[in-house]
Amino acid sequence: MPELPEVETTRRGLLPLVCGKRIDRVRVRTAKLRETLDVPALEGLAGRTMTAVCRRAKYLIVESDRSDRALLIHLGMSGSMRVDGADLPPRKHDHILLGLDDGRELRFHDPRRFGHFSVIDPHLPHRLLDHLGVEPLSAGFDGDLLYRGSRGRKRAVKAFLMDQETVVGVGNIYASEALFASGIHPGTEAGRIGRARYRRLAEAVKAVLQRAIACGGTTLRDFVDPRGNGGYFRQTLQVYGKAGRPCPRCGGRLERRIIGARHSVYCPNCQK
DNA sequence: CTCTTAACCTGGACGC
DNA sequence: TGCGTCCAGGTTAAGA
Repeated sequence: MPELPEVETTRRGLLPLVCGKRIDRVRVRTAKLRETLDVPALEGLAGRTMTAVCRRAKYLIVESDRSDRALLIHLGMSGSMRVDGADLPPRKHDHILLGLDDGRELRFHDPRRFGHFSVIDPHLPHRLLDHLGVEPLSAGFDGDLLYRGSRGRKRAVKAFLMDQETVVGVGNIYASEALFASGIHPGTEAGRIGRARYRRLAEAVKAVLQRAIACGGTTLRDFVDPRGNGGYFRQTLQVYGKAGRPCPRCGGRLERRIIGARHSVYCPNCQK
């Protein structure tokens, strides 16, 4: 599920539910995520009050009243965060429960267990964060950044867009949508695309991410916000998941191909 | 270095 | 109803 708009939706949902709340109890029901959890470190969060919820790329960072201890969370493919009443029994795949001082629980739910959940010092460099590129909704992101970052690159532009090294937050759904909106074929060699087209692509990335955030993200299966609601951007998708159906612009047949190890849907007529 | 591929997991959809 | 197969929003380690 979770690309930037879903992570941002989660961040905004968590903000009023956890800020100022103290963590009273920590319960780890499943320690085996993609990376095994450091249970003692997580239990050490008991007594901390959460002070802020930030986002970097597709990561959430929950800061606490001890400035050297924050939660670093990634939702992987199927993760979500919810705040439920502690009396409500946890569901299958609710792997981590943080009991709050208001009688509720912050729950990390992740059927496929590709997510990440750890305690970090947010002031220190971190191996999961230090290679990340520019935030797409920041002033530092534009077509020139994509143009410069892609010189000499032979890989497909879609793989380049999704690799998190130049720009972050764009995954398979929004890469497909932004490339369609800017008329660029996802398989085009990244280094052979000119400035003008990268400017269009950067504008399309910003627009699609902003519209998706406004809709609360895209729910395909697992994603819900911290109150348990799905996002409704799915209804707005132009090409993702629509192979074989007519192109919304020219009416031709949308094609599907594996590009950069991921399925890509595009219009062979509108995207060159 | 750059790029591609396999692997990590579960569950839902589909075909027989 | 059941079973096998394929597929999925991400990331990274290993190999070419």
